[in-house]
Amino acid sequence: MKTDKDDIQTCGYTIIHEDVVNDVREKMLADETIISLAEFFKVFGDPTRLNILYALSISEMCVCDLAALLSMSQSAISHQLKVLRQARLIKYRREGKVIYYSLDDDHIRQVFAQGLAHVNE
Amino acid sequence: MKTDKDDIQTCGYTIIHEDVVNDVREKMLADETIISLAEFFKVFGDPTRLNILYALSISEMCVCDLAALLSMSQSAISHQLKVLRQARLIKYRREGKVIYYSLDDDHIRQVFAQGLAHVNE
DNA sequence: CAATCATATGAATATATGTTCATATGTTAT
DNA sequence: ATAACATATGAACATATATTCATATGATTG
Repeated sequence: MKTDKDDIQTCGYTIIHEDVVNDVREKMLADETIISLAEFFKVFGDPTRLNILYALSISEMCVCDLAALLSMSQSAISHQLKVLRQARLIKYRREGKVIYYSLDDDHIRQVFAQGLAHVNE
Repeated sequence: MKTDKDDIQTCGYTIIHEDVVNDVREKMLADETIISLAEFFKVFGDPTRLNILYALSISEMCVCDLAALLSMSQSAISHQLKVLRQARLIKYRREGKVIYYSLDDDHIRQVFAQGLAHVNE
């Protein structure tokens, strides 16, 4: 016959430290928050996007320049710029046919720097 | 006939601002660095791993507790813990059959906090 | 308005990745 | 040793994602 302890098992395994789990459960972040956070970091999790962000942290640039700089197709760059735009990490201004992209705010530089600090340690 | 400017094109499109591109090119990070950085951020780019990291920032926990807390299989948690271990974001200690996981250092909390600040703004 | 240039985008493809399932490993207790 | 438990892991599968290709859009110039 099942005991009370068995009833709180969730994954087919008995919870070993029920008090800890209950305590932590109360403090966990909302699913929505976690998902937003994951999406935010995911944007930084690609070499092409990091290169673009780093380049734009030095100077604003147009799509064609970025493509040349990174030796990639205009289309590939454009697709990634869309991702960065949707994540509100970059902004742009139009000047005739040319569109100049730049970082949305200095906040991005800080995230970048913090990541670099970890990688270089 | 082609001009000199056409020769420096890389992606089939002419570089518009050669001076800017050359300047930025000198300052770009090494490929290796960018790849490490992308891998670092990629680890944060998954809701399950974020939940685990956040839970461990509150208290050390064993695999079974984490599985119960997140209503996920022991296997799924274990696989993700492996990713977090390889990224050196968590450490563990053994006590009999139970293995307790915890954050590797406070640095992780800072990255987490910075991401949260961006998401909540 | 026709041609050209800079950029954007949809579809297709190849690769990466998260979870499940089954099973293995390592530890403890009987 | 054997059983039971906590965790780890390899293979399979389903989904996500980065790039390419072809083409569309929007702006300028002749």
